[in-house]
Amino acid sequence: MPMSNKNECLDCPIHKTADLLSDVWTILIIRDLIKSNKRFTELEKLLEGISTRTLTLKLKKLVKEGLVEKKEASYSLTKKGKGLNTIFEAMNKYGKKFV
Amino acid sequence: MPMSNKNECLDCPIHKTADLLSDVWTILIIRDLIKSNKRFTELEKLLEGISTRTLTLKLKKLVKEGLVEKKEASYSLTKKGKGLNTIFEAMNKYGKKFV
DNA sequence: CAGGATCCCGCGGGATACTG
DNA sequence: CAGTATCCCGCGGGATCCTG
Repeated sequence: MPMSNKNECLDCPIHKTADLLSDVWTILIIRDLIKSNKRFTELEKLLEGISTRTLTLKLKKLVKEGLVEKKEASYSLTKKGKGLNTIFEAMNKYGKKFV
Repeated sequence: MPMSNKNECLDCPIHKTADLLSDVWTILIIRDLIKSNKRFTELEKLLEGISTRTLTLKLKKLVKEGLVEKKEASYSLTKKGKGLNTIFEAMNKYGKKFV
């Protein structure tokens, strides 16, 4: 079944994923949470230069989207968040090879 | 050899890749160029809502970074650009499965 | 420690009009 | 067609101070 480019764009999996990873801070937060759960201040130290305001906002957005969950002041990836693993592995390999 | 989080962050392949894919328009442009070379107006039609200014800027940035090349008014991915394929495949699978 | 509340600024990006 | 040139606005995000 042929699908028009228009429909493909409106309901595109890549588009939807891109919306989740729409900025660099978000990507770096997930990168750090992939390794292990972390607290607010730990993330703040790892992400040099991030403001408390931005970290708060990004974490809230991630929780709202269901990628991250918060348990007793500790942030961790949900299943949906862990599913991003393959993307991050691909990014890691790409960065080493091409950039 | 252990590596500190700081160094890991400063020279992180994921970080460098994230900088290349830093916004949604850029991701969508690459997504469309993966399928085939395209001209300015073709991209403009596919990327509904993009302004000529933004498309121009994004394409120039992509050319400067070496991900895209321009030949006789036709844009295509370079080897470095095609290397992103694995990332986009992962994003595609993720989007279908989780979003 | 883990944020919340304000203030403020730059720039990403749309709209529009023009050109080779 | 394939852009360039302005104008203009919103908001992403830093800095700073405050709170439970």
